[in-house]
Amino acid sequence: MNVDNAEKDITVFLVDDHSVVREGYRRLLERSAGIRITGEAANAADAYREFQRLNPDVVVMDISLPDVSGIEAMRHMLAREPRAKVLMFSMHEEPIFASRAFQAGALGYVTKASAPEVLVEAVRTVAQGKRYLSQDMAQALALQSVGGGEMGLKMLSNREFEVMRLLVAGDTISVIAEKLLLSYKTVANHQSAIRQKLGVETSAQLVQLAQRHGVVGL
Amino acid sequence: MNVDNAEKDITVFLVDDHSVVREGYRRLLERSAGIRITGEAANAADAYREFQRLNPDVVVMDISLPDVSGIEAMRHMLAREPRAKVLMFSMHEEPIFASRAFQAGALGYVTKASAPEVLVEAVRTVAQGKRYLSQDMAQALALQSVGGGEMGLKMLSNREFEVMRLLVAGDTISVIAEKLLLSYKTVANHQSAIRQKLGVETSAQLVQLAQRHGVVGL
DNA sequence: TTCGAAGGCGGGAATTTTTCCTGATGGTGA
DNA sequence: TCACCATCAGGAAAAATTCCCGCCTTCGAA
Repeated sequence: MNVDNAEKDITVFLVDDHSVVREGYRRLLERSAGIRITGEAANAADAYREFQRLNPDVVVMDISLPDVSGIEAMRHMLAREPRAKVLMFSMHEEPIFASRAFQAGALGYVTKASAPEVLVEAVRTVAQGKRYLSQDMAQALALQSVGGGEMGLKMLSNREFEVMRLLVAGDTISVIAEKLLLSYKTVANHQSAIRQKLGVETSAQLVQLAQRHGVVGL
Repeated sequence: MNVDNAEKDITVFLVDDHSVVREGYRRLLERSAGIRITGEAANAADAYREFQRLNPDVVVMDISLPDVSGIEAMRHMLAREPRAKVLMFSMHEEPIFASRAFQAGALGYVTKASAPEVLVEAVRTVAQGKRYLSQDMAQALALQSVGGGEMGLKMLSNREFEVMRLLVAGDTISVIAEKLLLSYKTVANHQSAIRQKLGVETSAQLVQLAQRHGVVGL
C-alpha cells in the first residue's frame, strides 16, 4: 500500500447479493498485496451503474443475483465496455455454467468451493487479460466436451436458457416477464421454443431434464 | 485465554463448505466485541468431531454441506449434546427450510441475504438460549401458515396424491387419465385441487415441493 | 457493401389447458 | 338415517400455449 504500488494495484469490483459473502471476498482479496477493492454491488442494476463510474480492472461477479443473472449483467457491461475483465465466481459446480459464462465473454470462472488462494490467483490472472479456469472446472468441462453429454441444453439460445432457468426455479411466465423486462407473450413464446427444442411435454419433465444436467438453482 | 474474558466471550464454531463464506462470517463476528471464533469445519463429519472437542457456545451452520445436510449434522450434535445452540445460516429464502430447521432443534435461522448485523444479533440472541428468526423469514413463515401454504402433502386425498406423483414424474394429463382409467376432466380437476391445496402456482414449484418431501422415486 | 441467416421481440388467432361451478354416486361414522 | 367427504365428470369461462407472422438488430460470408 505504499505509493509505488498504488499505480500497479489491481482495482476490483465485487458483485454478490449476499453481504456476508462480499465480506469474504473483501477480506481475502485485500489481504493480498497489490489488490484493492474499489466498490461493491448487490444486484445487477447497481453493478452496471457503479461499474461505469468506477471502471475497475476486474469485476468479480456472482452468477446468482436477485434481479437478472450475473451472466446477463456481464453481457450488459461488455456491450458498453468490451474490454471489461469479468471473473465469474459461482457456487455452481456444473460445467454448463462455466461454459455459458465463457461463451458470454467471461475471462475467468471459479467455484466458491475452491480454495481461497484460487480466487486471488484468478483475480491476478484475469487482471492481466488472461483466461482463468479453476482446476475442478477444467476437469469437468473437458469431460463434458469429450463425453458429448448434454446435447439438449446446448441448442438453447442465451435468452432461452435464461428463461428455462427461471421456469425451472418455479417462476410464472408473468414473473419472468417482469424480471427480464419482456412482454408476457415473448416469454410464453420462448417457453414454447424451449419445450420444442428439448422435446419435453410437461413442466415436470423440463425440471427433471434441467436437474439431470445440473441446472438447479439460479 | 485469560479467565476474565473466557467466561464472558461467546465462542462460535463455524460450519460452511465455502471457505470464502467462512471468511465472511469470521470477519463479521470477530469484529464484534465478546464474540470469538473457536473453530471451523467444511463438512458435517469434521463439524461433528470438532464440535465435541471444542464444545462451543454457538454453532453457526450452513444448511448446504457437501456430505449430509446441515440439518442432519445438527440433529447429530443434538443427539449427543441436547443443549447445543445451533444457528442455521442458509441461502434458502423458502420458509420450508426454516421450518424444518426449527423442527429439528435449531435455535435460530438467518438467511444469507440478511444484513450483516442481523447475523451478529442472532449469534448473541442464540448464545443466551433464546430463539432467533430473521425478519424476512418470520414474514414468510407467517404467511405460509396463514395462507394454508404447504402444510404438507398430507392434506391431499389418496387419489390426489396418486395424481400428483404421476404429474411430478412428468406424465401428461392424458397419460394419467389412461393409467388411472379416468376421464381427462377428472384428472385435470384433481390437478387443480392439488395445486390449490399445496399453494403452488406452477408445475415446477410442484415438483420442487414434492422433491423436498421426498416424493421422488415412485 | 450487400446479403442472408439467426436471435430476439411481440402481436393475432386458434387451440388447449385450467379453473370454477355443478351434480351424481357410494362409503363412512355419528 | 343423515351429514360428510372422496370420487368422478360435464359445461362454461378464463387463462395459457401454440403457431404464425412481421419487424429489428447483429454478424459473418460472399
